[in-house]
Amino acid sequence: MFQLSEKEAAYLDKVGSVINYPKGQIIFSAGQKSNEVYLIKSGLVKIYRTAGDGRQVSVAIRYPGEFIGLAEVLSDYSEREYSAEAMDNVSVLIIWQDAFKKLISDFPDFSSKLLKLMCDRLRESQNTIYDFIMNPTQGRLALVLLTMAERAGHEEKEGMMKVNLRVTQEELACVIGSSRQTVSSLLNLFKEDGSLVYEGREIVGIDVNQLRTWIQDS
Amino acid sequence: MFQLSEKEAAYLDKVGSVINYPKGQIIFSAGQKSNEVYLIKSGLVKIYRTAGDGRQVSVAIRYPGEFIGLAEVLSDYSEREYSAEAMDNVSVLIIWQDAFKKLISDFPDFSSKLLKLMCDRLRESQNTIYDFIMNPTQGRLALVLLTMAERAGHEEKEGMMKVNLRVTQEELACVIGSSRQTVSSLLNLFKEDGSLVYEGREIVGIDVNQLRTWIQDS
DNA sequence: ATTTTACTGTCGCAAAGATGACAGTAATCT
DNA sequence: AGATTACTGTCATCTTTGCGACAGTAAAAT
Repeated sequence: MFQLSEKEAAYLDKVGSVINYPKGQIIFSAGQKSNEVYLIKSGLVKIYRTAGDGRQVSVAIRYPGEFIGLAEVLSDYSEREYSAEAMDNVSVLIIWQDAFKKLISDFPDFSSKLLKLMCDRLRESQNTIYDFIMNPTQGRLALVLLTMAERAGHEEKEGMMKVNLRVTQEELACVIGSSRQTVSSLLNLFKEDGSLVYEGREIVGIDVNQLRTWIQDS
Repeated sequence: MFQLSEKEAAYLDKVGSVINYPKGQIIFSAGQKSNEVYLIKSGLVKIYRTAGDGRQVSVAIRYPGEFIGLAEVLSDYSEREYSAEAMDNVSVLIIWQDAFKKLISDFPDFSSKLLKLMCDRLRESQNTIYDFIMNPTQGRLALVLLTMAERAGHEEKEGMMKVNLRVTQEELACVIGSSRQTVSSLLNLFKEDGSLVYEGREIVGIDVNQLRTWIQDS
């Protein structure tokens, strides 16, 4: 996927500043002016919007190494469309618009890499739509957990991912468009059949193959 | 939204060739090599994938003036991820990869316009996810019809869009992830309350404000 | 260490919507 | 025009899942 070159990374480190957000802190809110982008150093970030009835709806989760707040800056859209919140203790590099645009113009490759990145995200997003239509709740939940395993974990042995996920059932429900209670039962099913390994309230292990059996088709 | 400059349009007309697809014809299929992009001159194009169980799932509908097959070419993804089918009699301009890439390198503005386009599409796609989570079936159906009114119709009087949509209930069901029967009842509700005006099996009028009352929140 | 808070488990009811069946109707074909 | 095909309307039934309620438990705060 997206990979910064050494020079690009060095430039970003130079012009950006590190900020830490504790779990639950809001990084930016929908409606705010968009003058900066962020590069996630560590932690998970939820991209969401709060509906009129107060319900939160997540449209994506971003992982270490990924940019957030990019779309608005690239398309000169002055206001944030979605909010971003730290799901963990999160460390980001904040880069102001001007510095970021300078990066685009100074590093010719970077711009085309960004274009590819947006294509990838579009594809990813379309796949999410596809999954929403094709999979009932358990499939969607399994898919989200699989993505978390892939992007925030590391393989321990064949098919067994070691992760450290303290994510509430409520949060998962917002991502898959379901209810807290349903997520609760499903997670227990997954736990019973060995797809998930818990330690207290933290998911520490994910058996990729086992979990995949809950997904329809594809 | 996306607007070609006169020079760009002229270039595309020169290097591209017009092809007509009758209703129902497949323009490209998932899994095929992706060596070309298309610019829709007229008609609606469904972007979809056929699931293992034979069910079709649409992730987007593209309208006149929009490109299709773009993401794969821009990100050098060699295979089509989704299929494209003419929902109407469709006329497209086909542009081969090389000519398209030449356009990108020869017209400096074009590339940044494409980047913005992909950002817009990402946003649109994320909004679709949001709508899926927030709205029950009737809301999703209303949203799709509204988009069709906006992009494929023209305003007749205040809030009343004149359209010519011959789209089957089955097709709508694939777009909103519902069943043919449910769409049938909903369309009748919409018709009864004046949101839609039919002529035979063709939707010819859409009352935007009335239809919007079916949508949750936002 | 105790209290408080936040999160989880589970149950029962209600609502939404999927599915199968079949009749009815518009559109198309010959 | 008549026949065929493709699409639509509607109903009865069955699943899924949402929601309220409340008890239980882990984690955090004091």
